[in-house]
Amino acid sequence: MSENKQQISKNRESKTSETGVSLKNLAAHLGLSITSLSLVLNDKPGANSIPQETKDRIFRAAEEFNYRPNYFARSLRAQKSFTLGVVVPELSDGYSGMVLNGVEAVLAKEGYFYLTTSHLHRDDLLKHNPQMLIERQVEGIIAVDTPIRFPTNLPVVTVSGHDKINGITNVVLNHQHAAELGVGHLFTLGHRQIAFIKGQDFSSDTKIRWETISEAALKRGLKIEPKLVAQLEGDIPSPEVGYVAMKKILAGKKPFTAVFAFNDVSAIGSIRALEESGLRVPQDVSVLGFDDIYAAAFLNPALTTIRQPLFEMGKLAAQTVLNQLANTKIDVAKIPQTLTVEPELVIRNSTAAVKK
Amino acid sequence: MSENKQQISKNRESKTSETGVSLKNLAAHLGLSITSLSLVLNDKPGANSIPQETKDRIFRAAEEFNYRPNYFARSLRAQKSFTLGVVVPELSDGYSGMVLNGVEAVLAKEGYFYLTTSHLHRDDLLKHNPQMLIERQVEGIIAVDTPIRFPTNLPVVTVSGHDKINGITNVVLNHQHAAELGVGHLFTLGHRQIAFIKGQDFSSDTKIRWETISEAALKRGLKIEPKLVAQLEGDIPSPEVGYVAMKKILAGKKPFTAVFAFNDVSAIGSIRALEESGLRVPQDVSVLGFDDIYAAAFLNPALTTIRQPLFEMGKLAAQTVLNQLANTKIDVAKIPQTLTVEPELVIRNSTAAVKK
DNA sequence: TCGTTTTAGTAAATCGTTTTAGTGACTTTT
DNA sequence: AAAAGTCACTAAAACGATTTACTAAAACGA
Repeated sequence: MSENKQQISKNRESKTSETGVSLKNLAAHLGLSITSLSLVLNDKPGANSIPQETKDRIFRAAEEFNYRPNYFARSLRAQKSFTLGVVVPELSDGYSGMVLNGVEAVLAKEGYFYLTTSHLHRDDLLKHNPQMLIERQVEGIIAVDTPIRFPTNLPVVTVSGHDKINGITNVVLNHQHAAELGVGHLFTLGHRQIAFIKGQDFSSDTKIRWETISEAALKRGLKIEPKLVAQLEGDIPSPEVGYVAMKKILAGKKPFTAVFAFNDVSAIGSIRALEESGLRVPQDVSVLGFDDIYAAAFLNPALTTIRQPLFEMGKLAAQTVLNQLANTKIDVAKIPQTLTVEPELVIRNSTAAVKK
Repeated sequence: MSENKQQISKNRESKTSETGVSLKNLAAHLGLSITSLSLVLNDKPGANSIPQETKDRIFRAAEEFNYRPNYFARSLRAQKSFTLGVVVPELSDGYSGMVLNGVEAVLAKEGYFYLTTSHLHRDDLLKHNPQMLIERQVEGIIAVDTPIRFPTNLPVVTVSGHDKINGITNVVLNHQHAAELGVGHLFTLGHRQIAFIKGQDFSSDTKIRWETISEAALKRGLKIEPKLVAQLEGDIPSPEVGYVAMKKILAGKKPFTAVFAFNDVSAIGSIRALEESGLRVPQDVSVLGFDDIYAAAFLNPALTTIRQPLFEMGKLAAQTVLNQLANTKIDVAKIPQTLTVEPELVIRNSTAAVKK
């Protein structure tokens, strides 16, 4: 057991111990005015006439007393919070987490932080949460897999959002390409009876994913059998929803040799349902996922999937918001509506050539 | 393609459009003083003498102009940020996400938000990130699976932290119980040669988990074979690290019939390594995980595991911080050092009775 | 030597609240 | 009729920075 005992002060009454020294204190100590300190510490033009010696005194004192400008005072004055808001469905499924990693990587460099809220697909929170963020004076909003249900003039960038709204940039996957990769892969392996699992209606990629897949199938002369299509239902981020969907398809008794799932999580559930009914993956049925979550490579069988570069998408979203903040007076008409990133087909062991 | 077009204002120069109306504006409009409005809107004792009629006028105007107190001004005055800081290793593995869901559930009710930072197990960020949070005036800190490397007088609560520091509360699993459940389960199934995968050194549960498991094994007369123990290495939250560890154990050529993995993610990697060398799970080797992540139920085979109530742990951590904030002048000596939550054994298909 | 420029600063306003300490005008008590 | 309340409010300080508009002295140029 670690006996890493550290001592901190006996009680917590002393608020000031945390807030530290103010510019006023420091100025009094140096016998200078607050103004001079501010000018020097922020390296403003007004400090030009102040001799280096005095500047050094100021810097030394700031260092010695570990002066940090008060965040609220500074933000109040500057009307700037150095904070973005991020709206996500919820955090535990790994999808949003990957995007947030990218967001944070970019923001940290610029001294920005972010507040997160989860809407859990609830209509009230979808409106309320962003409003709370705006009251908190966030300078911009990143919405991950989340529809925009709130008005604002702040910069807004979505990740996997598909609402066409003036002034809002959507960072999206090249879905045409993704569908081509996925359907093409299965087609090349000889599959002609393919089952599809559609996403939940609330998921912002559901529609476009389905449209592009339909097109890619049509192009190859595949027709989509309604009995081989099921939709995910329920908002828990668990493979269970995929399991239920696959059970439904199996109940249709229509033969098929491959499944293109909405995402990896539902692919995992599908595999379970298939194996329960005696079908082996990939010998009897090939399964293709989407996203490439960490576990995908280590499932049994390892999952073939379409990778979305979620980390990059998070970075791109954050960069886009920061760019807009840096440019004063942006013409909304010139904000790009869409930024596209490319998917990648990752072939593993859950797909195989169709049996003769 | 959704044609959900909405119109927002043509350009973004108008800062005020977002910040809204101030108390000053409102007071001028009503012909009253700022003081009166503040008193009435905050329902302070000073408003007792103000007639209901005037109060109603104020409320109506506030409603009409959608008045919201400026967050910075209020916080500057009150020296209160209504914000906590949360420090995590990183966000994409689902573990921290689950905890954050719990944290948010509690904070949202109280009008609190939280800022997140990831330290990526880097020593510099382990110090720097919490300091940044403190400069941002967070009122308390929740550290998830993260060692405390910074001094502060703020309330600090860890989730799965084991440093014994005065004034810091650790929300932890009952590890004795967890070890008993895990080792007991394998023992009951007849396993006597058990392999173990230890966590990475940076993971705060590694030590205690190992100690309690060793005890539980000893208690049953099992001796732990060094060749059957491997430690996770590398800080990516991927099953790959478990795969590598299991390869190492297999290379030792020492026979065993069960594996107790550090967590579900490494259990997944282990299963892959076992099956690659021709061992079937659970017929030849039983595999026991830890955490019960979402995917655990849907692996093939479905993973037997020890569930940690991460969502509850997040809630408990947040509640504990808020409690400390509500009580002024807390005696540090009276802050509980540990809050314990109970694990649960979830039996699925990756464990089975040992072959005769 | 007078006028201008440079040097070395500072006072005060401002951001938008909250809070303390009042101020007059009425009303009630004795 | 004077003293003591109550009623309906308000002025001003404070939180801690930034920024604009100054001042007073020294140095410089003609």
